[in-house]
Amino acid sequence: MPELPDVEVFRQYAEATALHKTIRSVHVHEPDLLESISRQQLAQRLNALHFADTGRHGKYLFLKTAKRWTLVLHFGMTGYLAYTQSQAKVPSPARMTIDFANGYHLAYVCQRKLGVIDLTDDPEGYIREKGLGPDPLAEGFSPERFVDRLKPRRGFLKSALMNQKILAGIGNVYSDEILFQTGFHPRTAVADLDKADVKDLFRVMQEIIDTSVGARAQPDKLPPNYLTRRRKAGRPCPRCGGQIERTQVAGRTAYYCTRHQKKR
DNA sequence: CCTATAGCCTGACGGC
DNA sequence: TGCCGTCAGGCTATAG
Repeated sequence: MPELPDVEVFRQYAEATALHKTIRSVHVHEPDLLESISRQQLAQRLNALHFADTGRHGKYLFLKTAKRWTLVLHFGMTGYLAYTQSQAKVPSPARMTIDFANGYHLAYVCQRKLGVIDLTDDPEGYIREKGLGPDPLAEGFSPERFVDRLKPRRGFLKSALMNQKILAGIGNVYSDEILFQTGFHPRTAVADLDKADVKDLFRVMQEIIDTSVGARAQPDKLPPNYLTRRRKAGRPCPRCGGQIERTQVAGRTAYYCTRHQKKR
């Protein structure tokens, strides 16, 4: 599920619920999700601290304590956060629960166990080690930089948009939305784009991300002419009346309009 | 550099 | 109703 807009909503949620509350205990229920730390060490290092700030890069969420450590969360395909008052309301597939001194709990839920839990003392370094590209919402990201990052690419546009090393945060659904709104076929070759095309992609991408975050990443709250709400083969295109079809691109299912989305 | 494939996990869905 | 295959908004490793 979670792509950049979803994780940004999670970040805002954590910001509004889990900051400045003393951590009383940390329980990892599924140690397989821990990337480079034991559950004991994680619990020990976070114990008695509080989260003081949040951050996000692409699909990674950072919960920063006021001291040395930052909790790193990735949500895989099915992850989310739940801040609850009672233990009974913690969703059952929770893979980690953080108990605060105020009696509340922050649960990290990850049904399919495709996410990651880690601790770092250097979030910037963590991002660098992963080889993540720039975040589309970051200050320094510009149309020119996007052009530079796409220039050496030989493959399909959809694959490039989803490649976290080129650009961090776009997944299957939002890559389809960007292509839909810019009118490019998902198998458009990156090499066939000119600068104006990439700048157009940049502008539309920013707008889609802003709109989606504004809609709290809920598909039914997106504008009616978004593909995301009509992501099914055989449906009419909400923009041109053409037809939505599905295809495979680099192993992923892509939905697109056969009438207004064209290759270059 | 690229693509396709398989694998990691679990639950929902449709067809029989 | 129950079983079974397929599919799902992520990512990695491998082979070609």
